[in-house]
Amino acid sequence: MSDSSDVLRASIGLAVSTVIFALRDAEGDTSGPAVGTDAPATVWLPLVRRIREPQCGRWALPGGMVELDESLEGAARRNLAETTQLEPAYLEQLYAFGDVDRSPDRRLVSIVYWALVRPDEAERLTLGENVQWFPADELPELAFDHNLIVDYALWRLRTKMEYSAIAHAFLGDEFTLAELRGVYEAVLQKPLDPANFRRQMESSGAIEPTGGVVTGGRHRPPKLYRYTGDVQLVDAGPLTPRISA
Amino acid sequence: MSDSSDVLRASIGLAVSTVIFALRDAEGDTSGPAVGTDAPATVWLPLVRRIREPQCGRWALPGGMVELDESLEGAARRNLAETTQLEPAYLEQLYAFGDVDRSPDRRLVSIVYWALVRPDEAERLTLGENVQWFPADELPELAFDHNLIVDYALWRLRTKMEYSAIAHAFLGDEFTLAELRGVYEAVLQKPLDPANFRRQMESSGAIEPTGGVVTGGRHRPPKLYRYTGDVQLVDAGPLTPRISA
DNA sequence: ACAAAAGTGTTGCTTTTACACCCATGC
DNA sequence: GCATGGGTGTAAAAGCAACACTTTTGT
Repeated sequence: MSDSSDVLRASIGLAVSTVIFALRDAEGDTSGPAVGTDAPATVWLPLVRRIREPQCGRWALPGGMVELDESLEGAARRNLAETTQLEPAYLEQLYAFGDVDRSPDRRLVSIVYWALVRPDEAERLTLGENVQWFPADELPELAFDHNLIVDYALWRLRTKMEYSAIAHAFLGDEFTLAELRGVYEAVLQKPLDPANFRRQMESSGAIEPTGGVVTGGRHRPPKLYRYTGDVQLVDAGPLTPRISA
Repeated sequence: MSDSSDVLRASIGLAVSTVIFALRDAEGDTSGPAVGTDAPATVWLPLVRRIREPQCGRWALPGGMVELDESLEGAARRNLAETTQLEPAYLEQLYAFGDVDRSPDRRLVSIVYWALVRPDEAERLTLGENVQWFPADELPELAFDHNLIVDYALWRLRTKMEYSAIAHAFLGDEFTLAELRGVYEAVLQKPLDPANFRRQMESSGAIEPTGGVVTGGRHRPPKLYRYTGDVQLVDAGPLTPRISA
């Protein structure tokens, strides 16, 4: 037993972690339509408090070790489900972090994923003493190199938002253009011209009208749209990221 | 001994591999100015033949196991130097491949890097029965999932060439605009308008004239340029890739 | 009627693209 | 001179950004 433990310590541990993004209003409420209402939505992420050494007590990204019989993405999904009950609509590999001194205890390499969840999906997260939502750009000091990891994931989210069609991973199957624009504005942190935004989206071929409208607002009823799925070309390499809508 | 071997087999092996790109003319000659001459340059990469099971005899990417006391990038550089004598000007992480069945023997996760080398640097590769250059888009069937990996690396190279300043990693410190354009044409596999290319480069702020010219050609002597290094902003995230020119 | 957001039109500016043309050198 | 690539000019086309204006609902 001590022998096998020594050998294990002499090998490199392989873990996965995931940066999960969701949009919530400034107060942190995901209930109701989180985007498109008055309060401007912002990017939040859930963190878990470490309950053992090292770095016990600090907030950290959800994650865990990779089992022998599961893929890297499979490990990410399993750990996500176990620690946060979340099953994200979008999940993509971010980067492998493996500096020698990034974990004080044993040598650890973490394959980090990043995920987007819809507001209704985000509701599944059972909050508690050790699980909380945090605004993405005002985080406390996290465990290990997790601050750097979140910064990088945020950069990737904002960069990719500008040239690909990942925004719909924050929304339901049907959405108005105002809601879609709200996603872009929340992530990019700047207002967008509604008229120009509409034309860009319509001419991109990424969305199509469903035929339905939303009544009930004290204004003209907006049309509903859905994603066509013709836009994978833009951001997919030979690895074909899975946008399992 | 058999005990520790069993425990090791029960853990996940961590390896690094690297896709190395260089430009060579159609016949595969890197001597002389590989770009800017008559023959259109194309993308080549060096492969090594596996000399042990599994997949013995097949061509594969250079790589090896990660040692306990070295970083991932350090492991990539060490393996590169050991198996190919190459010290690339540009080296960046590509992706972590970790499917359960990607290696028939033991469970193996490979952190793959991609690298760019200059023609003169590429000369250092000592060719032999088990080390050869191959044109990037007509490869034989490689070991493991290495065909998929090369395809992805090629896609990243071509994508990144369009919005960042990595082209100079294929060139020396000083270069003419025709040579630089030759790099773009070789990688993107399409001719570019010399006049417009010049203006785009000059207005980008990425290059500046050295003052020197190249005499000897049977035409007007072209000016020499160098990279300014002001363009890291474009492609760097919080991870600050090292373009150690 | 009025407020509010949906949706359309128009204009000016910047960027891209295509291609004509002049410049400097070796032979 | 003439061939060859280096380098400049220019104009049409396309894309982008700003903003005025019309439409349709709830109250």
